[in-house]
Amino acid sequence: MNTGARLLVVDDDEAFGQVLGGALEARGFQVKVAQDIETAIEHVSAERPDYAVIDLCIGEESGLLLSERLLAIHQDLRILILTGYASVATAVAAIKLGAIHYLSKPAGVDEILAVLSKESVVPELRPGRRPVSLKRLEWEHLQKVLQAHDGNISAAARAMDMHRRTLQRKLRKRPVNH
Amino acid sequence: MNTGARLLVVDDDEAFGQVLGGALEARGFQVKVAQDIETAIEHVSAERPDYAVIDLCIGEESGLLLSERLLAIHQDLRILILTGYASVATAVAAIKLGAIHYLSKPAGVDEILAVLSKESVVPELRPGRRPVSLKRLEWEHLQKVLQAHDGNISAAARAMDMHRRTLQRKLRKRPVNH
DNA sequence: ATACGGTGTGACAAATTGCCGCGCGACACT
DNA sequence: AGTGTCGCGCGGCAATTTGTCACACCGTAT
Repeated sequence: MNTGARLLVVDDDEAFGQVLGGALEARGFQVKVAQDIETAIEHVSAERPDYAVIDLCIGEESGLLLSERLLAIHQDLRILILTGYASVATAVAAIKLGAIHYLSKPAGVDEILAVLSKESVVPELRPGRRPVSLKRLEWEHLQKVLQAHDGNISAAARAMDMHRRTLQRKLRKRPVNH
Repeated sequence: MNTGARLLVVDDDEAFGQVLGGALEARGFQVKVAQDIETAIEHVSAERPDYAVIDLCIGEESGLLLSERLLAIHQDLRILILTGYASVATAVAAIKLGAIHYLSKPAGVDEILAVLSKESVVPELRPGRRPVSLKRLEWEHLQKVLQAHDGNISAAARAMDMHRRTLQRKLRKRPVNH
């Protein structure tokens, strides 16, 4: 099916990137793995691949920014955001930006493939209605405010009346998935 | 001033809907509040309002389904999804569907207005707003969950995935008003 | 060049938490 | 009465998380 669809994987974690790239290659994609923004942009400019799986575990902001820049270069690039630091706020931002989907780690290769192969999926989702854990709430709020301040950590920290240092530390932690 | 942009609020919780509706009305919107899907659809068909603020969990049905139907009726309806049970998955689905934004409760009227005004059409409606301090957010959530569990501290603590002891200690503290 | 603001880091004391246990009182069941 | 379960409040202590201060690096605007 995907005989030679070209795909770019962007991941700062070498090991993970290679594994993911290899897995996708095994499924018939022509894969290129980039570990930094410059390489990614160059590759998209020169090769204009069909897909891009972007995974910047650290720095949601740079991931979104990268997506934006890539889309500016190549309108039809189908971007899938993959992150270990998922939040509603960044998910919304990513999709509005034009990404075709947003997955939170850990996501298997199968899941990624499912998304890539489908054109546009809007599954029937029933909103779960369990009270959010406190930590989750905090994480989401952090992300929301951060987004509202264009990713400016200092500004967000001031707005929430907390120390920049503390915000930085909180952002480095992974969101709990309950 | 926005001279009567028309807005539909859909929420099955009467109290919340009224409060939100009232607040938005006070900001110059022409508001209609619907508590069920049929009413919402009828209103959109007949009035073709400019905006819709939809609670994701309306009774049994998913707000996503409703959004889809409303958009089918009125292409240009600007939908804002608002939910107390936010999840990345539903957020992604909502935006892909065509909603202009997705907010998780607790979201103040200010936040909603900020989103609406960003979506142009409604010119600058607010000068000052402040992004809730983290501590306050925490306090309010604590109280809400506690209420939901009839003041049962142990149960609330379990629900929020935190230790009872910690909850007790947090509750002993004053309702920080900054 | 210099100043300024944002960001990343290290270090360390102060505060908060996670987690243990104990005793009390309220109910429900046998 | 005896026994179990559950929720509540408190003490204590180690582990973690803050609040702060300090310093360095980078762009950008002056």
